[in-house]
Amino acid sequence: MAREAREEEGYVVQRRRRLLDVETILDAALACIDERGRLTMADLAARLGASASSVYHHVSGRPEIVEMLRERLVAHLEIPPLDRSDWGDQVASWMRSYRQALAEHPNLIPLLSEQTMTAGSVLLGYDRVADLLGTAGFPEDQVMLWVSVLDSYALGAALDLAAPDEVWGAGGGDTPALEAALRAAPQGRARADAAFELGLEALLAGMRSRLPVGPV
Amino acid sequence: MAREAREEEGYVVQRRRRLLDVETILDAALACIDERGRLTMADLAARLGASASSVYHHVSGRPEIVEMLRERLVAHLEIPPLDRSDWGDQVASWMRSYRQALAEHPNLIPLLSEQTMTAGSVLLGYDRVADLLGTAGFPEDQVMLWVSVLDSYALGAALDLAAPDEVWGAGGGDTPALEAALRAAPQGRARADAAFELGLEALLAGMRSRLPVGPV
DNA sequence: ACCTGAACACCGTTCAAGT
DNA sequence: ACCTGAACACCGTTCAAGT
Repeated sequence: MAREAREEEGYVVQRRRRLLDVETILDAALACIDERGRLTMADLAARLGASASSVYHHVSGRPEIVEMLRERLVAHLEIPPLDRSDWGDQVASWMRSYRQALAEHPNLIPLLSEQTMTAGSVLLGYDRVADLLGTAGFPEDQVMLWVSVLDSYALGAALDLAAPDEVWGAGGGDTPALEAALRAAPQGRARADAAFELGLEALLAGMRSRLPVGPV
Repeated sequence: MAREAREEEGYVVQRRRRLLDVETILDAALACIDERGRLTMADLAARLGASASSVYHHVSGRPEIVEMLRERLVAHLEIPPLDRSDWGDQVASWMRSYRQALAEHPNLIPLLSEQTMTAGSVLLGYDRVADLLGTAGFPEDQVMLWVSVLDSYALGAALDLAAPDEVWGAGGGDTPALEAALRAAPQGRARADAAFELGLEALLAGMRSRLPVGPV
């Protein structure tokens, strides 16, 4: 295997198939991150069955791999459809898909937030959001502020996803109200999901109440 | 200098003053981070005028230094005073002081978010917030969710502070609404500050509107 | 064109040896 | 008790040499 026969000028040429390409490198890199929570070139090369130096014939280095993972992650986001439905619903579904994409690879989040998270298709999405907010009636000089607010909330919620479960319980007895609240709430991922939805609704409700004119 | 005279049993003993201690190590580490945006043991040792290995007689290693910087940062936070003023005002001022503390060392934020950010005095603050929210009338099983929401927003806003200015302008012509919004808004740090306040108000307004009974 | 091993500079950390 | 230089294991990256 790992060979292909190619007919050329009447000769049958046995040629070694390329061992590596960018897509398989990215797949293996994501596997490293998902399974071990970090990305080293040695681990990556081992998974690929190649040497670490081989990788450099296809990508410029580790930073570019992380960048490409960001692009790939973010390329699958559904851009808000810009239809005639409620602007808040459209913003909410965009926020959900953004967070959902991050949620599928929580170990990737710390690597992505080494650089800025806001690039590529995320920018396209926020362009639509800016459009929606302007059309909805927000003052021109406020639109960018609301976009920043939504971005902050989405990133913070993503970090919340990547954080371990027990962080809130570390008070050791001197945080009684927090511990009681913790016991009464859903646990782990279910809490992160419920909190995200609750906060998103509150944020959009607060935005709506600040609209100069009422919604159509 | 760097010497002290100590009288002991009638003899005057010239003794070298301890070259290093935890506080000076933390000061130098913060200087590394503020000035270069990263923390290496070599850079740290150079600033201290000592060898890298000396540092290990006072701290267990680099991770503990970062942990101690987190504790020091967060130790200066004003815990909400639990007075009879409006719960929203108290939560808002706590959120502001949290973000303000992070804003003073933006380069520290990525290092802190390698681990979870929520520990120490931050937990104490959220214990007060949980108390406030319960007293304000939020259902017991929602209190922890709102705490998570506030935490997400504070962390996201902190990441927004650490991010460079030009991220939103990278659309290159195919994000016209975003670019128009960007031009109409305040720039840089002023935008981050205005966005944080606007979003915080909206979030608290949305929370208020979800209170089962009206505020006292 | 693609892959490799060896080498390099740079990390954090350890430790035997000094005072 | 505190500090040091040398050494170590482990990073990402480069490059001359192979096919």
